[in-house]
Amino acid sequence: MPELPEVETTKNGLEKLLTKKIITKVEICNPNLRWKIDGSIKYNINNQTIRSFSRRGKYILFNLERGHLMMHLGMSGKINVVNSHEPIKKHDHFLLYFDDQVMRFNDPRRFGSIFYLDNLNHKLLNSLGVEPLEDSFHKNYLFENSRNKTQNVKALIMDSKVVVGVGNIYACESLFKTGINPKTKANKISKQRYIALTENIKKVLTRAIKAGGTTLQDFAKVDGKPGYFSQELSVYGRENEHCLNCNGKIKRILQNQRSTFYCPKCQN
DNA sequence: ACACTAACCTGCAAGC
DNA sequence: TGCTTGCAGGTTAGTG
Repeated sequence: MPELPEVETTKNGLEKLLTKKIITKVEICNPNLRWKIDGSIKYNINNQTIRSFSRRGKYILFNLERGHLMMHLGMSGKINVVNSHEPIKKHDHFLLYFDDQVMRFNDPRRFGSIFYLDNLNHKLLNSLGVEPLEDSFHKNYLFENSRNKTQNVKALIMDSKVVVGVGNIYACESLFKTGINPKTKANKISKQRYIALTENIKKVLTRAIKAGGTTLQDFAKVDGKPGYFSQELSVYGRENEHCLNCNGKIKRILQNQRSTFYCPKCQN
């Protein structure tokens, strides 16, 4: 479900509601996520104040007085903050209690993950590439990092070791905006086109964050309301519909076991 | 070092 | 009304 804009939206919501709050109780309903939640997490975070929130790639970081709580939403994860008396829902796996509120981590497919970290030197974080909205994702970055790559360009921009946060939706959308065919080999694309692609990735992600993310089936912000970027999608999920640019047919193909949506006429 | 696959899960919609 | 199939926002470990 969540790509960078959805994670950013979630993080911003948590920031508003839970900064400076004290964790008074931790409840693990089902520890079996992508990786099993370590039971010692309770001991490590209970009674701690949340100093701040941050994001690295698609990981949300709860920065505590001592250490960090790190969460990934996987494909279907979402976080809700509600009053303590609200009944628990199906797939609520991890609950953090505060004064009068509860934060609930809900994830039907359980591809998400939750860790406690003493410090940020963790292999899952260390292997991440640059942040797409920071200056480190500069105009020549993709060109420089693609010269020896024979994989397709879509796989390149979705590779979190290269650049984080670009998932299936926004990869399709940025390639459409740039007029690049997703099947093109990464090392066959010119510097100029990569400069344009980089700009479009930044633009698409920024727009999506402003819209509160993309709600397809079940993404919701911390307050339970949907994001509105789905109204702005040009190709994703629009197989056989008309291209907004040339009126041709949008095609769906499979690349690396993921659906790719593109316009064969506009993207060459 | 790189490229590609399988695997981890549940839920939903479409087709028969 | 089922049953089966395919697909869904991610990412790692393993293989060649």
